[in-house]
Amino acid sequence: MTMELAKAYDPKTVERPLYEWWEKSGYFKPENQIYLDPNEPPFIITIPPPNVTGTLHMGHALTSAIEDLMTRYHRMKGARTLWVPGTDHAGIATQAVVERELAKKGRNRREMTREEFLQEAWAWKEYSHRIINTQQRALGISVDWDREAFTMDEARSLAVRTAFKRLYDRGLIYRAYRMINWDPVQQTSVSDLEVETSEEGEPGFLYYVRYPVQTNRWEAPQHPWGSGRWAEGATEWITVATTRPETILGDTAVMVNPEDDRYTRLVACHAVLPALGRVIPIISDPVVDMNFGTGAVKVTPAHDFTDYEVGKRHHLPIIEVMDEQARMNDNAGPYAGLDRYECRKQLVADLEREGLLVKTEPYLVRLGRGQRSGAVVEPRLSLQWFCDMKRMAQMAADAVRDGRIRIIPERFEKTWFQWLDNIQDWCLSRQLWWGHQIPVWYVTNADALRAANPALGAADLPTQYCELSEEDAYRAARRDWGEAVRLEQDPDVLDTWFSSGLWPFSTLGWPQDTPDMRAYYPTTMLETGYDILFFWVARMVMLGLELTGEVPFTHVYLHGLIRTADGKKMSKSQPDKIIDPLELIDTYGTDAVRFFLVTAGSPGGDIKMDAKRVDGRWRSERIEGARNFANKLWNATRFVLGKIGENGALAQPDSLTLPDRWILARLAQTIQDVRRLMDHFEYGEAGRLLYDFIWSDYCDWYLECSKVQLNAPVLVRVLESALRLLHPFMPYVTEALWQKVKEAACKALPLESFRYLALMLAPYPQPREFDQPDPDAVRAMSYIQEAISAIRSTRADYAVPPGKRVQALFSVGENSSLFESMRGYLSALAQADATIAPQIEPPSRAVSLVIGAGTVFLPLGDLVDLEAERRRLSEELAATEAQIAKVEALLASDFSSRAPAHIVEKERARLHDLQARRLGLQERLRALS
RNA sequence: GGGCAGUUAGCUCAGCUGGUUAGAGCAUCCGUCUUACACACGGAAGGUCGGGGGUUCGAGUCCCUCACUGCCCA
Repeated sequence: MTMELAKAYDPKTVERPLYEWWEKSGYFKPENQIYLDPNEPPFIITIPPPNVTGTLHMGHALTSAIEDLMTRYHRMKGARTLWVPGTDHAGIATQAVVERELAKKGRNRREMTREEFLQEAWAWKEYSHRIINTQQRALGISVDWDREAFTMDEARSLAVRTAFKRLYDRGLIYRAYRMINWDPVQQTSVSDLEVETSEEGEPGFLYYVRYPVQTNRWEAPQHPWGSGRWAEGATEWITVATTRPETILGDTAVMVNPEDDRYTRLVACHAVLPALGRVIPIISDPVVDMNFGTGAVKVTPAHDFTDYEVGKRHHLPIIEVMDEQARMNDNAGPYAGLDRYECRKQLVADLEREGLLVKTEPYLVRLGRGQRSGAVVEPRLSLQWFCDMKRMAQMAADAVRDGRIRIIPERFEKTWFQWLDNIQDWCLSRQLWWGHQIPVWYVTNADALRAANPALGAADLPTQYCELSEEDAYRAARRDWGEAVRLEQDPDVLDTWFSSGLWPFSTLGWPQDTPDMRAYYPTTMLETGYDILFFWVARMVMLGLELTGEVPFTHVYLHGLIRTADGKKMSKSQPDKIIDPLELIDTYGTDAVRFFLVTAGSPGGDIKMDAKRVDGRWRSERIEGARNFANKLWNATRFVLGKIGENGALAQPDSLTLPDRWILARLAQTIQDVRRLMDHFEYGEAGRLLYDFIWSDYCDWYLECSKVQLNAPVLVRVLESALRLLHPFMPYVTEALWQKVKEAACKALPLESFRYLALMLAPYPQPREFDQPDPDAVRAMSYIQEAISAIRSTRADYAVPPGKRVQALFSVGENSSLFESMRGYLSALAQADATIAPQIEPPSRAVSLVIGAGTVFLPLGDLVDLEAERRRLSEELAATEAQIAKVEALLASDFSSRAPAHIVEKERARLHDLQARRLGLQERLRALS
């Protein structure tokens, strides 16, 4: 006898032991799959490695739910299936977290050595990694843990150095002095993608400042800055508008549009820069927007991207006025040493005193902020490593264009091309400590060596070596420079996305020629949020094509973002609005959370969490619904188990009953639909379909029918199939229940799938496991359902007490035998004692239910208000006649000739039904009047 | 400025290649502890699918346009 199941499903007692069993048994490993279908191509997927910055959030839970769904589905379909897990060192983000942790203890990275800091960072990594692993296991992901990777472990480090070197040797990586985005808080370069500009701008001011123009009468200030008389005597002025007055100190020109008549006479004159007295030219260039401000703008080549380009075009001097912390440097004259905003304040005050501030007006300033630090980013000139992306971008675009990579949903292709077609070189170097140190070594004693050896001096020897290791670098350098050469490695690290860009192949062992690389590359699926399409997906494709010569994966599935109840992006939201998936799992169970996440929306669509805090806990009505579904399944199984006899005996009638045939047909249809939807990546739709099948068809109807006439083999088979169908969506509860069902029923019912030790290894249901679609059964059953529903509805309308039986006279013509065979069901499900005949003379006081071509009379005696009954029937008749008129008009129109035959046929049949219905209603009304 | 989504019942969202009777969950209302489930059961009410125009025998579904919301890129 099977063990008793608890009255309600309690995920806590089920989940952890199951996961441990799966994992310990090696069921997540591709090598251990038993059921394999030679026609199924392998399914390989690498996890988007979570950052070791802390813990997982709802976005990760969504990722896990979808990827595990895909993985389990393909595994059950018999595809060789590998899902590789891992984590990402997340350079800048993790370093920021570690620095924040240090600050709590009153420590600062700058007082530590690099080694000491790295030790702290590794400790943090271990801590975070452990939490993440626990969370992932709780989520139930079926990854092969033996293949777990970390972007900074040894194998991945080798991959990074190798990739860098190959690109370097191909001339795609170079070092240059360029204007880049600089985060003055983290004091590192950041890439374009890591700068976020607020759409509407941030409140600030537009400052109108006038610069005196040199004339014959006034050439230079006669009084010191700050005296209030600095510009005394000047007669000509040019007024510029700026949101960043502190950069005035770095101006090397004033610029107007050549078409601008207001300034024509001033072009080629010189202005005198406030505060510093520097004489700067007034130039003209068509880039100037005549409608902005005064039409005259200042040019600061050292601190602005467009001004830098202007400066190059016009050969202007480049004067930096800020240091790496965005403090004013010595070039800022009297303002040297001030923070940029402090400088702004003082300079504006001084401009005002000197009468140079024309006006200030409120202005929304579009500021770029560092994604991680939130600091206002400064355009800054510095020496950085760059990667030339042109060719790779072209290859990546082509791969999607010619279908080697498919992006789902398709609409993201447009974004893909748009970005790749406008690709900029990628700034690879970061002034951080946590990350992959750039594998380039510089010769530090070149001058001394040249001095000591004139032969060396004459030769044009390299002073930098890109190699896989320091030994290699020394070996190469010594060949050129001799034994005395001294090398120093570039202190910078690589952008973290450089290592994640290698992920699909570095995890399989690249650059080594490993068995995994041979067996599993290219991978099948890359599943992630659409917000990192450029950051990550595009870079993997580019680097994959460049380094391995193949696309790294053939499919990209992009899911939406998790949003808070007010529609904000959860990852960017207030900490108190961020939901810990483990807390929800604790409340509702993993299956519920996962089912919710997968069925909540449509592919690529965002998911708004309906979660509210109640008594300090997150509550979600929608997850509650999914939890209820798991419980429904649990209890349905309890019912089924109760119908299995002591020795696994399965009671059954001599032949299939109508409900049996119906549920088998519905199951076959559901299997077909679910598989089709899953194969088209419509996971939400597939999940909802299963929900309806299990809850409505199986539980509400078939189980109830089983109480009338039991067919235990069918009851068990349909449940067993439903569990297999649902397993990728709700792995825990389905596995737990399947084990019970198998244990109880396997002796009497030797199902093929029962040969497998675990549900997760069993074959996904095939339509051919069941009889062909049985349209007659479906039609007959829905007729019966309609009759039962109509009777129930009438009972409720007339407030017949639920326990009280009613008489029901079925005047159903040729369907008499059908109803006769269903007498028992009518009795149980409608609480009705049926009298069935082809033609029945209705009693005087009865409610008439016209169903299809038949009529059901409920002689409710005094309960029946004949007047109301007449009214109801008249209304129904009117509605029916209106529909008939519509269909008749339709059939009389071009529709008949132009619409496909089967559609026309459908309408004809419908008209036929409506006419029968009209006849029934008319007869009843006549009888009543 | 360019691009992409969204606008469907009170709320949250489905609705695949156009087929005429638009679905679900929650909430609401009525009734039930019916021997698997009150995390439940039975029943009811509720929308003409943002506005306008067009294509079509037929449009929530395709096209154009407008409005609003959100996102991405510059």
